[in-house]
Amino acid sequence: MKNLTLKDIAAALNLSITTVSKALKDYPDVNTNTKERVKAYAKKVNFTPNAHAAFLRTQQSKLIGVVIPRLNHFFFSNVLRGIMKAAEEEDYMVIVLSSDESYELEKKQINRLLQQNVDGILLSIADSTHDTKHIDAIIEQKIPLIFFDKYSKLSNCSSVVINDQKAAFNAVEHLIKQGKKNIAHLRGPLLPQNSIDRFLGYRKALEQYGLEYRKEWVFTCDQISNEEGYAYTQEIIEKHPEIDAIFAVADMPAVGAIKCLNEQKIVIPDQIAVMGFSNWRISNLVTPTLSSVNQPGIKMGEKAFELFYKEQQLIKKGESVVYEKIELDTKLIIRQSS
Amino acid sequence: MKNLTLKDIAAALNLSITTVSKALKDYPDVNTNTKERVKAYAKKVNFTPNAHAAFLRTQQSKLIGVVIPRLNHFFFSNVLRGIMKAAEEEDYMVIVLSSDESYELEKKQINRLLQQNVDGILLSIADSTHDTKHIDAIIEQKIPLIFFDKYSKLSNCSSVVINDQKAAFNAVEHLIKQGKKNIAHLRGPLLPQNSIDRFLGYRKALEQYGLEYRKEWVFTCDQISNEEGYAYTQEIIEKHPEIDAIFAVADMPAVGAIKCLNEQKIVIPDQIAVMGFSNWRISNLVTPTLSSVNQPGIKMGEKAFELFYKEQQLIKKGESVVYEKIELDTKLIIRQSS
DNA sequence: CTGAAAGCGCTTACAG
DNA sequence: CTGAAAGCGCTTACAG
Repeated sequence: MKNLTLKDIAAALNLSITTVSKALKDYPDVNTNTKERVKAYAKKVNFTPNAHAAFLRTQQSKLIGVVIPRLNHFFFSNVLRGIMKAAEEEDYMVIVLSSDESYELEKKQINRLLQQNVDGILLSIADSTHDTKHIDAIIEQKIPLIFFDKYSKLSNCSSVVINDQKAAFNAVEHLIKQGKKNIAHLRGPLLPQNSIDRFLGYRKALEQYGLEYRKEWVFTCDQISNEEGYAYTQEIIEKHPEIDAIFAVADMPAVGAIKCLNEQKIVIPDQIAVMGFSNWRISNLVTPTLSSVNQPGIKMGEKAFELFYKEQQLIKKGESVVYEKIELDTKLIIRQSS
Repeated sequence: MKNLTLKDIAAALNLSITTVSKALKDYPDVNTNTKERVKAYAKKVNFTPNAHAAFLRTQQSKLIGVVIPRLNHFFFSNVLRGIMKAAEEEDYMVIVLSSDESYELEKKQINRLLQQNVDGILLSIADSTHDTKHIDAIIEQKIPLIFFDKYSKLSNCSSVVINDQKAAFNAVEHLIKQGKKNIAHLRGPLLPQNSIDRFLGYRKALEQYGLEYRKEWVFTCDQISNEEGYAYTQEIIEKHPEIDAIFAVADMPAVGAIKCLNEQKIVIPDQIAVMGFSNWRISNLVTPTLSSVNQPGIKMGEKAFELFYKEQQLIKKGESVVYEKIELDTKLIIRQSS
């Protein structure tokens, strides 16, 4: 069964292609009867217009591209779900590409999307991305670009993010209010803005509550893995027995920390409290359950799509676009580990 | 900066559109010099052919569609990675859609993909899918369809799967060889084939080793959640103190079981051993670590794309397609819980 | 070796 | 209210 075309329908109903096309799109200048005949027939034969032919005229592909640093990542899966849900409502479909945290791959993927004529690109930049030429190329082509979660301060476009600094501040503040005074930080890599911001939130909380900041209590998890969390916690136990709480840049290192503490029979949270970040499913499954900061991934995805859609509408109408930066609220989830 | 077209290049180089097009595609009947001029210029101005216009002629969109039951799922994320990796090598891009385990949504998503003229569809069917009319519609349109992981026995097409029955058999056999005699099974929902097959593997292992099968030792986890695993384990402890091992249909219920056993101070694996299925990242993070069956998700994705690509090549050449069923090897991962 | 022309399937300005 | 025609940007059979 070949796909039907407007021509086939026109022939079957003894109408012109023009009229069939107009009828299907509810143009006001088509006889109501004709419209109904056409629509009924189209439905009967299950006609769907050829998207590519339509693109050639309308310049709209009804496709957006999403580039994320990692596919296999609870948070980004959630963002993707949000994007796909919002996209579906406007009859958009989503091409998903992963940069694997690589700058080169990110560049390549963006080029592929541009070549496919997607109507917009939603991007969370890779940790290793250090310049923005490839990003500026999108903006030059007047294709809406929306950042989510990890963004570049250098590019002029809309974004939907969380306030990492504030979220980290709140998390550390909670530890302090639990009576903790010597708080270590398992930080993320040095480059990404959100890892920097979480670190800054940590420092700010210490400062505001009159606690001393000590460089040697900060450990860099380049892979943000549980192995790193495990190893650094081992080091903490051996070399820094005064430490009574650990704030991790993400849940994975925090889970590693819990594992190490459990094995060493150190009581959580009484001796050492642990706080994660991102509220992965796993935080609720470890023993003791892990306190964390919830990032609204699904909502972030929905908002990102909505921003894209709004921009596109403005561009279509020829109106000027005002870039927005949406900051979503995070929420402290207190569990047994703190 | 508008996108350039063949026309622009032809004008700039004083050639015809035909020649430019041929030169870029390395047609043999174009002067080598001309070819080089064209290619150099195209590169300079960063020309990329319009994919939609090309489709209208070639009927190839260089797009495939993937429909998975759940996006936020470690195993399917891995499959997706495999698909995307293999697709990238053939310059394909992937439209990802989720059926959310809903039959209706699955139907809808497939229709959307068909409308977008994807070159092929890779599908893992929803638990609630009970008929295959929507699937047959794909096959009728002569678009390659490949099943992965969850398939329908009723449809005639290629698939890449694991042998759930055998994998479950091996897992239970291992428990038996550890000296366990009264093995409970936390099974999945009644409909999906892989949940049935894992149950059958469980029964077969009991049978083969002369252990009695007892209906009341089988518990159905409709959500395949850790909460169900937790609750059923509670029930096992209270009502079936003779049980000395639990084989779960997936890691989530197994993790719930571990949590319950930990809380009740039941020693794992000495008093009760636990075996999961799928080898999620989490199985390595709980205490004790969870034994499980590794499903080669990435490889499954790669194979699924390769099957699609092979079929497409055959169709293009007008040769007849022979459907294949690829069965990938699983691997028993023994950790502390067994 | 080069190029004019048809056609893929749509949309839409225009004529009647 | 209906329809002929142009054109979106390609590819390719055909002519020269």
